Amino acid sequence: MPEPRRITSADVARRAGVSRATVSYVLNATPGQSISPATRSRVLEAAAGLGYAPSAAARTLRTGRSDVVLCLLPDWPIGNEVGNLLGNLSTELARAGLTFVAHPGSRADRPIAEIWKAITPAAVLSFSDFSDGETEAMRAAGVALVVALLGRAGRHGRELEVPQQLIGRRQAEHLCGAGHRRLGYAYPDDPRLQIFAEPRLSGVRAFGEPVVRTVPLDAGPAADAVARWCADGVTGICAYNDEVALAVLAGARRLGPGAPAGLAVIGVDDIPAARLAVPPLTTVTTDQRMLAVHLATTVVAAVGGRTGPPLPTDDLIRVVVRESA
Amino acid sequence: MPEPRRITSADVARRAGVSRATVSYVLNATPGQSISPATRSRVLEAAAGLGYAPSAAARTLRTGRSDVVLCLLPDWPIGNEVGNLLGNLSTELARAGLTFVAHPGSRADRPIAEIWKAITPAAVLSFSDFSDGETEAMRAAGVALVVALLGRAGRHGRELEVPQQLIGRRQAEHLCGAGHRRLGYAYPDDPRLQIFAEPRLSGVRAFGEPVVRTVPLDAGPAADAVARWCADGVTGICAYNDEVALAVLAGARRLGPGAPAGLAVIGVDDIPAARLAVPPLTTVTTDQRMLAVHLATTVVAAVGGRTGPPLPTDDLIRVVVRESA
DNA sequence: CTGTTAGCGCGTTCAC
DNA sequence: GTGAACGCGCTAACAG
Repeated sequence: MPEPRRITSADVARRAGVSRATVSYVLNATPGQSISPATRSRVLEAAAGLGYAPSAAARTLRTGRSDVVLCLLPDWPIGNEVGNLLGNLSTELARAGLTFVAHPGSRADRPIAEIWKAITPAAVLSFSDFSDGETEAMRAAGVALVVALLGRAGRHGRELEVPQQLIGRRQAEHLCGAGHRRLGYAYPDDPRLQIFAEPRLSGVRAFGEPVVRTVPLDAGPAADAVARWCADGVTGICAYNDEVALAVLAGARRLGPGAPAGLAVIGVDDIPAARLAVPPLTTVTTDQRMLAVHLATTVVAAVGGRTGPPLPTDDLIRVVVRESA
Repeated sequence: MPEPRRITSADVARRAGVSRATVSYVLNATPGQSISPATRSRVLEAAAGLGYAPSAAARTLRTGRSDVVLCLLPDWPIGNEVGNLLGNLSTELARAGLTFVAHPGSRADRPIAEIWKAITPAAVLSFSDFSDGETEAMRAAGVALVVALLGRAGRHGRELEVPQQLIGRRQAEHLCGAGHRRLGYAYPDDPRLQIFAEPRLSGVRAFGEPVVRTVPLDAGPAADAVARWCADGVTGICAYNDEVALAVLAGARRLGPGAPAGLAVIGVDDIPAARLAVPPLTTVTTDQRMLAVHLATTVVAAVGGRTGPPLPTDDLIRVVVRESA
């Protein structure tokens, strides 16, 4: 088989009877270059005719930056909602000509630098924080945007904080609105989730100090926790997420029909299992689509050297009312 | 700020007092080149001292292939298990010096060619099938391995079929072993899942033709389905996955304590909500770790121009027995 | 053996 | 609108 040579800009130039420089100018619509409409269309035609596609590698080598946006995934289990967010983000970035990819796997496996050096991304997103050294290294390497989706607000002045506090606030607001005075907070068992759990809990605190208890994803231990909450006079539980909420529900059930009659539970995420729970779970959801659009806008702006708009926090988070609260 | 110039192999060469070629030979341990231990260590030292890291872009440009393995995610919602698989895969590939990234988002957003052209991957994995044209284009572009994790077996002779049939088989086996004679199959509502559902269903068929019914993730419609199954004399249900199983359970519950007393239900995936369900859900899980190791081995082999070992199917799929079946 | 020279891969961009 | 150099690593051909 006759090794099917790549089509390069030189081929296009030859076919159009111009120089490679001209091809580049036309195809990139380089500002400050005047190319006659005639030449212009000859080039365009030649490129289309040959099925020319520029080499991403060569372009990256030259410009020092690819059109890939890299997202570093956290090492804790990602669920449906995150998957959803990534999908939307990908779609939005594609609209701007950027290719979105995600890298799963903990930093433990491989130093984070190895990852972005292999990609030469235009921007890097991460769920957890970067160290200052890492941020600096990436910036120096020409990465336009480096943001943590979580982490201390305003750390680098460019955080894209998903307002986790708002989630907790909405939960507590709903429960208090339903007349609950003493709240409990069902904290996740997995320590890796702390980065999400803390801000959510602090949101709940805006409505009074809740009784915090760690609830494993297991009916037995969850029952203990529920029993103690009841003894504390707690009547409403804000759970870290739907799974923890499901555990609380399972725990209450195990206690028998006695105590937990009036126990209200509210989760986060609205996973499919939530509506199928016993009783159907009231929960709080984030509009992943809206969030994705905002993230994409910010990334695109940053890659272009500009600053994005602030996150519109209204309407972003909604309560889905079902029977558990 | 004095633009922090990149460190190149030329810098290393200068510092070590050798040519760039020598640097390359030493750093890549190029076979068939004999470099004296003295020179060798001088180069290594210089490289380390300068913190030299080769430019991935330049290397990709030259060799026509990066060390990135691209995985095209399906457009249907990915859950925890897939996330898990990707994480494990990433870890395993890292061990071989390959960088794993996933691209979410449907092919509708952007032709698949745009994606891999932006990455120049060493290998491409996909959940759904590639068209012959796509496969051919990638091969021609130098992508070493192109596989579909699903799709018609043996299509390109290199499928990495996750044995979905085996999953259905295990489900039916468990139910039949418990004495159930007439089985039902709870088919997912989302048409995008068909690619997974069909092989699973065919696995169930090995134990007799089940009564197939589509079950939406909603208690109401699910109750209808359950009622009709009961009327058919069905006593055991194999569900497409845990979520659908949860819906079946919710449907049965809605029917009241009458009919579904002896209805057995078995899911797939063992999501966290499964053990918290009412009753706790019996389900079938795949050893994602083992699967990841196998996929990684195959990819590494293919990138090296070799062929990987066959998938060990024993022990890969296990039944997690709880109370629902 | 040891190591060097030189040119390629391909798009971008400055100076004429 | 063009020529030429550049970004950076790889490797065939070649000299000591």
